Amino acid sequence: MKKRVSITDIARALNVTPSTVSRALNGGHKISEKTRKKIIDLAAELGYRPNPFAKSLLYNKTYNIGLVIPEFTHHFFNKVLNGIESVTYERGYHLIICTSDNLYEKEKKSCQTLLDARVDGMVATVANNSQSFEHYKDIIDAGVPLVLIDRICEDIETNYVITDDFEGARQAVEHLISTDCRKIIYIKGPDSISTTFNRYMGYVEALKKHNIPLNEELVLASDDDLPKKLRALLQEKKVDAIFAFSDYLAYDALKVIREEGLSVPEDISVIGYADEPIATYLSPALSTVQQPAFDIGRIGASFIMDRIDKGSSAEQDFFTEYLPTKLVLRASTKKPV
Amino acid sequence: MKKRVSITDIARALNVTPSTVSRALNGGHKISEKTRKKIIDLAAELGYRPNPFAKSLLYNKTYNIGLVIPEFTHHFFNKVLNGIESVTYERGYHLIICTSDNLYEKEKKSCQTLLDARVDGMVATVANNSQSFEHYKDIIDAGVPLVLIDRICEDIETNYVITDDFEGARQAVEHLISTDCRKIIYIKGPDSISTTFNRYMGYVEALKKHNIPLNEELVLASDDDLPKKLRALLQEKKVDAIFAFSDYLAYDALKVIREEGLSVPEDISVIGYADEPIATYLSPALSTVQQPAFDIGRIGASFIMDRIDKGSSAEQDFFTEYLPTKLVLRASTKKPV
DNA sequence: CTGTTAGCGCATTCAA
DNA sequence: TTGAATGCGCTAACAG
Repeated sequence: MKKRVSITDIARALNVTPSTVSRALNGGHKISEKTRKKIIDLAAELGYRPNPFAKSLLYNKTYNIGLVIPEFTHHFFNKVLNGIESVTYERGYHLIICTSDNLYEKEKKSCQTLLDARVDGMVATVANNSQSFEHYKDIIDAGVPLVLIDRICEDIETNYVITDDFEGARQAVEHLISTDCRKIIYIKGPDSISTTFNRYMGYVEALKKHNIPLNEELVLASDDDLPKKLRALLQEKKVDAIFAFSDYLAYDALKVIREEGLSVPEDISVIGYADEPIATYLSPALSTVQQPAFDIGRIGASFIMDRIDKGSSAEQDFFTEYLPTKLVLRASTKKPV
Repeated sequence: MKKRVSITDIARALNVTPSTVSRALNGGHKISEKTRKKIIDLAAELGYRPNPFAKSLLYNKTYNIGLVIPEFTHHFFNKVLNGIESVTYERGYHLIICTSDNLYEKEKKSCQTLLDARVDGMVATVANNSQSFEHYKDIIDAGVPLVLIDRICEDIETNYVITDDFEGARQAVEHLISTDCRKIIYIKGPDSISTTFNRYMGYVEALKKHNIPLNEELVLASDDDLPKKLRALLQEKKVDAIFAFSDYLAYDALKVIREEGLSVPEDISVIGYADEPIATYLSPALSTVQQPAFDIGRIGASFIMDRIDKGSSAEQDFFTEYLPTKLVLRASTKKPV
């Protein structure tokens, strides 16, 4: 087992002082070529690696970025993570991960943990059912740069990187309309997050634009009653398309449709959301709204590191970056007329 | 923006020395109730949080665990991550993540990064195409506890937590045999990783046990030629079942089978591996070998933390823990006769 | 019971 | 060009 060698070890071995070694290693020019070389060589030979705590202690900087993310069962968040990791890796930052499991208590504790760990910055997605946001305000109060991704939270004034859910939904529904669908169901997501609302607004907007009256009966919650309600609507022939908050909900709808002996897309068109891997593998393959998940992560993390590197520039304008979605058409929707 | 308060700040405010504050805060008993209370109260009021670098510097301990993982596109690794995070969180360790993208260079650099960051321990899965393993040996040499998960690497002597691929494959193939299949294809995974080999051995064993001669023609590599070769075998009626290294490969097979106008499971039975989310969503739903991914992560990380907490106990026996798999039968296989 | 001293590893003064 | 001294925040050993 190799002992870890410090600057002092090198100094002792070479009969110089630690400060000389430090200078040699840090490229300062106030040192003779001869001793510099001696030091560099020995450092390399002994495999010297600076102790990060010592530096952190000195500079109050860790090169750690904290990440609080709800879960990893949705592929979406994996791609976000991927995007984050790709840039933190490049720029020499480390990524410390906490998952909130969409639980308020765990989210709160994760924020505290990351704060205690003195991360230089944080990337987070607020949990589904968090109602209080003091823990995020603590982060901002502590002067730690924070960027929230995917979901907007009105109560937290900071930077956001999100996808344009409104536009994504609007385009999806408009596409359904362009294929002659008029009786379009929207299956909602969890009530507490902004994406649910924004996609709903996109749905409403598309209908409005084409003078289709909004029928609240066609807006379904994604609870246990969903199959029953959906079945009823199908039987009453009140439906010719379904726009779902997620690909998984779209699948649930697909199942009911199949059980009712109806065909997709001939009788009912279906569009999901997120382009999860399952969308490709379903039969029929699911049309869906693709989100730039990787970019969300990449941009969010880059932003944080920029802000860290340049030092939080006094009066900061908080902005929200909207990333465009892309409608991916597969076999669950009809071709436009 | 709140200033971070140190032990010295508290000491000054209360006209005591930093050591007294330290003692009060750390529950030492050599202190009067009165000053203790004074200190604790002020610390709470000011929101004092110990500086972790100072402690790390002192104790050479970070409470950081490093994770090197190939990728997150397979759900398997997400569940592993989930398992790891669930226990590190509980025990107050932080998780620093690096992905190798299955690239040797990136894997190597990630190991170095984690070593430089002075993590207390490491969990890793070796990349697909790493041929040299010095970077892992460096970790062991540095005295950092290391556990490798999912894949065995003969060249690295350390602890392993893996699933019993041999048994998983054997059971799957035996099940196919029990449903009267005899001409069973095995679609291989990447050549360089242990799981590919072990599943192959399980396949071989199952055939042997039932006196079915091994036909090398039925062992296919998962390269670009796969569809073509598979198609040929199907057309020659040389196949009645397929056991695939992954659910994704099983899907590829399913597609070819469908294109050939054959039915699953009537004409051909198919079993995948890993129980990825898509398995449930395919039509027909895919029978597969479920791996205890969450447990792999949980057990691997727990082991590392145990070893850290108790201090690496001198002469360590390196063991390999095999976790059992579970055959999940869905609609892509026939019922046993 | 509390204060003093010292040191973890490093970089940055200020002196020589 | 190099050395000595100092301090980042904390704790442990030793005095008192």
